[in-house]
Amino acid sequence: MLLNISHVDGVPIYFQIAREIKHSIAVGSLRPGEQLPSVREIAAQITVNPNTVAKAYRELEAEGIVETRRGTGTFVSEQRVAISREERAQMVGKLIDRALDEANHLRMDKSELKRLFLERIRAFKRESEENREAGK
Amino acid sequence: MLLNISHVDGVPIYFQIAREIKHSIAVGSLRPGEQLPSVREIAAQITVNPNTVAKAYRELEAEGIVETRRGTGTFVSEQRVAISREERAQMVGKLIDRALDEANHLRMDKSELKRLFLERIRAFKRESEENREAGK
Amino acid sequence: MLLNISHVDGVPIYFQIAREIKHSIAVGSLRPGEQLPSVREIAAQITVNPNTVAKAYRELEAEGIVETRRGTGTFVSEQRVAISREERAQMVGKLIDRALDEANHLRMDKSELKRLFLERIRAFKRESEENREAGK
Amino acid sequence: MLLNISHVDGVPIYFQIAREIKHSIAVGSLRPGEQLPSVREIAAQITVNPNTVAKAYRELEAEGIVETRRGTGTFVSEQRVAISREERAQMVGKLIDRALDEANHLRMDKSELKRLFLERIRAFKRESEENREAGK
DNA sequence: GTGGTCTAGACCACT
DNA sequence: GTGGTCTAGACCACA
Repeated sequence: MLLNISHVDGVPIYFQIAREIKHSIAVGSLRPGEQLPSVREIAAQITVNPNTVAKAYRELEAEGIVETRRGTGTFVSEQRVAISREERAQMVGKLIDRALDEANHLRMDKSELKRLFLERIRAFKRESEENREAGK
Repeated sequence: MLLNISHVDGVPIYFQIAREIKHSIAVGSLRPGEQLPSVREIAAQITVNPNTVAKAYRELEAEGIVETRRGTGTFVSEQRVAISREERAQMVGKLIDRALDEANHLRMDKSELKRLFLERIRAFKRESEENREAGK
Repeated sequence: MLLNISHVDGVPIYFQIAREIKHSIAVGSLRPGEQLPSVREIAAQITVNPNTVAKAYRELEAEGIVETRRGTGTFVSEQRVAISREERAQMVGKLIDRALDEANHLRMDKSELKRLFLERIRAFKRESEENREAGK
Repeated sequence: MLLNISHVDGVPIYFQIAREIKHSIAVGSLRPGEQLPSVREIAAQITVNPNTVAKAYRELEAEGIVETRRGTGTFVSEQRVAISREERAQMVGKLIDRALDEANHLRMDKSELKRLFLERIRAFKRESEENREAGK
């Protein structure tokens, strides 16, 4: 688990931690059932207060992404909440729209946008496969 | 100008206002040179503190998206700042990555994701064209 | 808003605060849309750290019972989440079972138990009506 | 003895164990004088640390509900501590109040609540009688 | 004025 | 060892 945290860009640190962990799960470097590093461990690694890390874990737990067992540790949840196809499309669609707005704002044309999209998907897949092969 | 604002979803109101205005510009319902509604007008319409609207305008001005002319009002900038192709790809790519993470998190498969992406592009174009035809 | 907090009984203070506020809402002394006292106000009243009160508010927000608006305050939610009749019966049933276990454990017979149950319902109603009459 | 334990709902495991055992006694599936399963047996059955089970037994012993005889095992106490009628009413009343708050919060009306209460009493009695007949 | 974030550090509960 | 609670206090963002 390598976390990429910026202390100066305005995005709350606890939020960045949560986002990085979600990404690790999405990409398969953290698997369902697997134990997360302890709060203190991460706090030491990225030199923030343990409370800040704990807050990130609390958020992830509230979203059902991890489960914490007092005295034992924090684990990636086995089950993911079921969600309807429509809701799913709506949530992802909102994020896509945000990218489209930005692309348009920056005068990126349609073909460049499509190329970028396919490239990012490929990068995502590559990352996932590396994790799978590494058995990690 | 219809602004879609939520008072309870945690996203700062000034930020939502700025985002909505950027979207209106991206989609062509606000054109370069056109005057924005006055701070008071918007404040009244969405019942927020005028300071909040003023802050949104300040942000937009700092980004070079609008220009304020003392005693006259606020206008959509004619020119857009040039940005290198790489910077552009990086900024939009980050937003795409966020959508990919969420899609994966929600177990959306690649084909559904692509379909959704193309659909959102089409919706974006449609909205732009309606605004163009309407001469608005 | 009078909060009844014990600093020594092992139940976390933030939890007691949340419980008391839920009770106030249940009983009508806090109405939908109404603003809660500020975090600092409650903190001063019961002499605890503002963070502790903030944590209680965060919990209530996560349960959808209140809504917080940055820079404005915290308000009782207007809408309550819809829940099926069965789920409702299950949740309340669990709490009733807990009372039955305790009653049995303390050798309280069925008639005394029923009397107590009706008495508590009456007390609850009385409290609600007082709040209604007081227009408070 | 079948224990129903959740590792993820925040309620301490030792507490859940103690609660389940109290319920078994209340309902008659564990009788005064009867021997409880050994700490190791339970620990193996629900896969928790034996220390956790031991803590539950310690709690039960402190409440006078079980007795530990060195080298022999743990047994359900023959006698139950006497408690005044008022204390009894207060303890059970508090639990009832909690159920009433929840019922109100979930918009359960008085008649549904009463029906549920009577149903739970009946279920409790049924369980007790089955244990009696089974001579268990 | 409101709530939010973060720190440093103490102490506790649970396994 | 794990995570949870709470404090005192600084500083920030928002309306």
